[in-house]
Amino acid sequence: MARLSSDFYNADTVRTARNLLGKYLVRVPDGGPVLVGRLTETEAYIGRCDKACHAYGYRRTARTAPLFLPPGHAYIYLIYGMYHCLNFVTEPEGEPAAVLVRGMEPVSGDAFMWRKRYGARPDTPARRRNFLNGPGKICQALCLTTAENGLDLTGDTLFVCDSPGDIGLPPIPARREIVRAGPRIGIDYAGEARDFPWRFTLTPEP
DNA sequence: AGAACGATCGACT
DNA sequence: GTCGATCGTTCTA
Repeated sequence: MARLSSDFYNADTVRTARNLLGKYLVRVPDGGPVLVGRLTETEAYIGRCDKACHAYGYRRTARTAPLFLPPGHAYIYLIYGMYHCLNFVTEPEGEPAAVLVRGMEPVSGDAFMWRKRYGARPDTPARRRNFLNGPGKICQALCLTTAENGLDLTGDTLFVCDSPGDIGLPPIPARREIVRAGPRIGIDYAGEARDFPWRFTLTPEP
């Protein structure tokens, strides 16, 4: 199956965060169906120069070790004791940097993902709106925990591809959309990096 | 050994 | 808008 190669991730992190918008994240959980989402929100984190990055100043610890893997690996960590965040490692090996996945729209495996997010609770407009619009929600829906930390994104259980056809799904009609850049969420502690416009969203054209 | 904190979420006023 | 949950990581000593 066609998927983005490590070359795609071996690139400038901010550009890669933008380039990931509209692409298809594919996850095959153990014993589960193929889960697919179209990426709509990402953020860039760069250890070399970004106080918000866990590997700021090339800080290398047990937690940040995956950020030093070659580009095209997953960096997944526990946040606030209860949620997980998924990142794609970017830049040439040795430059610790990654793109955080913050939002996507469901494409395939909706029922499975819904059960992971909400159990048996009924479908409501509010739950529909808040289905996959946050990093913790995405990991919950995709069965991603620290057990998947360090996964190779050229493998078969977690990867990104350009179009639904790459994984045997019907095409999705094009819509008019715009990319917006803005400051990242939840990093007010990060000094000047707080204002870096490294958050990207894909939204319907007004 | 102990303490502080966090790239969040959902419930609630 | 506010607030608490919950625990691994990190730093200090």
